[in-house]
Amino acid sequence: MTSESFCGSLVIFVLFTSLRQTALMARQKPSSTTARRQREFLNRKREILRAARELFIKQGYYNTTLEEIANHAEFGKGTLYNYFASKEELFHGIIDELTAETLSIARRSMAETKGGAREKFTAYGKALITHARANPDLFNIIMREISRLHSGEYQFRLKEIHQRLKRLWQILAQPLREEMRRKMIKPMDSVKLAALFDSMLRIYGMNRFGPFQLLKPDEIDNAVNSIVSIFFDGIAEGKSKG
Amino acid sequence: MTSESFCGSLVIFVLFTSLRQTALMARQKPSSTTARRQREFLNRKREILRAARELFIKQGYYNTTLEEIANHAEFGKGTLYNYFASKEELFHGIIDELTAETLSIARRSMAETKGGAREKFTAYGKALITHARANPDLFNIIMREISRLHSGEYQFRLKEIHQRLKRLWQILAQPLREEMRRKMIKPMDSVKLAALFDSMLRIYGMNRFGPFQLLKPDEIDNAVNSIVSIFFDGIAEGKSKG
Amino acid sequence: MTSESFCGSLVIFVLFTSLRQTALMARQKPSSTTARRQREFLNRKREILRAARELFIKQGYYNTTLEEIANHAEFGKGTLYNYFASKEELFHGIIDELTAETLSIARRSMAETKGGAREKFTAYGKALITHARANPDLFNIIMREISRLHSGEYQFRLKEIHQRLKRLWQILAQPLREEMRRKMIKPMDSVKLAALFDSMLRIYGMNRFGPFQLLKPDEIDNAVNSIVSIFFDGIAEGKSKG
Amino acid sequence: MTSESFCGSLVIFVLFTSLRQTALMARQKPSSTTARRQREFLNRKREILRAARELFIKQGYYNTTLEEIANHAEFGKGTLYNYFASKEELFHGIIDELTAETLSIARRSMAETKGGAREKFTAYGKALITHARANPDLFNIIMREISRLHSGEYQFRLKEIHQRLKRLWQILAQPLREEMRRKMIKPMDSVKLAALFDSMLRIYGMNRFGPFQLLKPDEIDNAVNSIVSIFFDGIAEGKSKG
DNA sequence: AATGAATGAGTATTCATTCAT
DNA sequence: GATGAATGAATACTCATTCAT
Repeated sequence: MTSESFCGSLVIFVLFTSLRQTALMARQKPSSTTARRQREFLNRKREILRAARELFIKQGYYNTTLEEIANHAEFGKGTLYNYFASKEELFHGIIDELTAETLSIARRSMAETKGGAREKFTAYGKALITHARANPDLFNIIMREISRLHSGEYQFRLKEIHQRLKRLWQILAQPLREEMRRKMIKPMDSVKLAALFDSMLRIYGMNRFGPFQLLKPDEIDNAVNSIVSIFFDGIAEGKSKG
Repeated sequence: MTSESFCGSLVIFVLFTSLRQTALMARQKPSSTTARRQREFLNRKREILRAARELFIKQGYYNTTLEEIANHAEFGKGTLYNYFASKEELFHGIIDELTAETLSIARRSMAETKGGAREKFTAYGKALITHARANPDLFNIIMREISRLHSGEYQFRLKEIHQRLKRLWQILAQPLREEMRRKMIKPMDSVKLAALFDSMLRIYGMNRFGPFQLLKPDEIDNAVNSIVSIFFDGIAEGKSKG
Repeated sequence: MTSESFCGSLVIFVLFTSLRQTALMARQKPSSTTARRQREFLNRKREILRAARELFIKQGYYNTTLEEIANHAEFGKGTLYNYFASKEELFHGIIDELTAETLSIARRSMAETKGGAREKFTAYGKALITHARANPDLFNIIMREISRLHSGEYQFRLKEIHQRLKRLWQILAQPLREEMRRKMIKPMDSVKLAALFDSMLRIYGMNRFGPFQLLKPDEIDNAVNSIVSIFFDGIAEGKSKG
Repeated sequence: MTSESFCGSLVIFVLFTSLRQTALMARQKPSSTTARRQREFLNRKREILRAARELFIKQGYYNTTLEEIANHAEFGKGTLYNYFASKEELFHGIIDELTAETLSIARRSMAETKGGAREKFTAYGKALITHARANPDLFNIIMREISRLHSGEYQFRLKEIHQRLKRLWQILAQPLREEMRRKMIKPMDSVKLAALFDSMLRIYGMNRFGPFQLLKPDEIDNAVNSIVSIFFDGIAEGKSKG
């Protein structure tokens, strides 16, 4: 896996963010009340995002109408357009949120966990799955809809998301790199390894949290432990690695 | 990973099949020309599936109209309805095809490859990725749209797909079980392990084959080798396991 | 009611017939087997009419597809077009049948009933309602669909039907005219009177035989007696009526 | 006609109403401008009903497209759906209107006409026919389409219409009952008699006002006089009627 | 003559977006 | 800023009719 070939782009998978600078917000004229206004603006925007997120997750992008979102957010339909230029933009707003949350989880797990890569990855895994558990179908919705980005006019967004992904993976990669230096981990492309681990978790979370079942906390522990164990040690019984 | 908790349901991921008994075809009365008719019926059905598949893959389910499919298949719009009761059914027809192909790949890889689980899994991985390479965005489309099945009225289909998945994983699980008996692999739930390996491949294939790049054959080899190596041996350098 | 104004056109109501000369049938080339062929042709045509009639009556013109009719008649869809040029023509064929039946009932009732107009009309009424009872929704369907004839391209048919109606009413009018001559009935336009009586019966039959209930034979008797009584004697308490 | 059997259900014929509570309108939140909004809402609804009515009458339900209605009402196609949930509902809205009009005519005729049943019925007849004259094909359309109500899902509407019919007939029946008490009319079921008279008028109006001719006012008078005369006195030459 | 697969014109309905209030 | 009525482009699906076999 030193080869260039490995998963140069687990592109679509993990996303993170930074709040999109809403051109709309920029319209605000500076004044004495600017601060309050801006706060209110952001609050309402957040309210709309929450409503949309809940519905998109439950029903999917195409099966959710702006009217439903407006009702659920307790705003008028037209009001939404003061905060998002289109349904598409609203969706991207959600992606932004979700990816921001993921990024924050990764940062915290790496920073606050004592021990080596194994421990840090375990912490990250538990936090991620727990987060997914509180947002059932979260991964599903991202997977489901994100591919639409591929289509022509949204290429530019894909690139953007790709950048964010790399930021996440780089955060996860650091402990790996550290241990490679110390010869505790085989020398491989650390970012690609991070991406693979992340994907293993996600695919697990995605399937586990369908409309079916919720994991109990100790099940999460077991599952994450299993994944970490395979990732670091493999499934083979054995002394001699090669 | 002896725990019951692990990926009891990488449900949605790998799908396979058995040809759906088309009620439509069943209408044919037996006669001397039945055989030819049936052949033609199936040919046309395949032609429609091919057209739909290409468009769904390129544009997604919701962004592809029946009219486009009809044109692309060089049939009239109404003709489609002689073969599929609805757009939804047409989509399921594609899923059927795809899953049938996957199942066949798995069977062949397990049966025809000399050596142990490591060799068989390597063969399966290369065949699967190569197949995905010939059907760009193949995994994407499945991932993207399959979630829609979760919604109410298609629950029954989910169950069906789940069954098929288990069939696939059981095929992959056999060599693992064999080597567990021989103490070459740690004792774990073999089916769940098979599911995890399959998912690692798929998520890799899915991200790799966006509209972006095609892997060259040797890149496929390297990538699959990496995944197999991690799956069996882990990333950790080393002698001493647990 | 000597006035010209009265119901010069209960046009649409009662219809009768003469078998439409099917241009299609005329195609038959004379030959030694002509007779048999013609018989078979008519048999099949009748079979189709029966099937269509049952379905039109049950579901209405627009809610019945040619495919349903073909299935019900146990013919292929295309075959229907060998007997009727279009769905519209098929419908007219049914109207033809129905009106022929009505005409025949009228003729028989007038000819075979002993006594005066009152008795003859009573007999006609009972026969008509009984016939409707055996063809539930019969009047409904005619009423429901016949109005479509008004629309432009079918004007010519309306005229035709109008002619047939007049023939029916003239048959019913004869006994009335006879009794007018004998001063037993007030001098009025006998044809218009016949039309009014006919309509009273029909509107009764139409409403009575919805999907709801079937009259028992003695109820038919009572109902027809009531209508005849009002028609001849009115509802007012008089001094000396028959 | 004392018999229970008579026209217990001239069900479908005369319809009247009470304004359907439009769920759509109910959405309006109360506010200072509510009143104006409601007025405008009703005006636009009325406008749509007028347009639909004219087209349904001219072309029938199935031959009129929503697009035609929208154009004729000078609204966008989608706007119609803010007022009626479906084409079907739009049709029912028309029925509601028509039946409301009829009920109002009956009430006024009974209340405002001096004299006995004969005079009141004459007034009702003239008003009804005159109304029909201003709405050519009015009866036709009702007759033509109403039968569709029989089909399954609209049973509940039939019942509703049946109730309204009874209300109309009861209004007409009162003068008859009064005169029965005074021995001026034979003792019969007054509601059923009312229904029969109503039907005689309607069937007359229905046929008279096809796309063919319009009655001049004095022809209406003659026609109604004839019907009233037959209904009360019969056609038979009697000795001494009022 | 009988068939039924192919056809595509025709239509009800949805819904993102606009804009007057 | 907030609203929701108006809009019409877009689309799945139907079905009478044709025509090759």
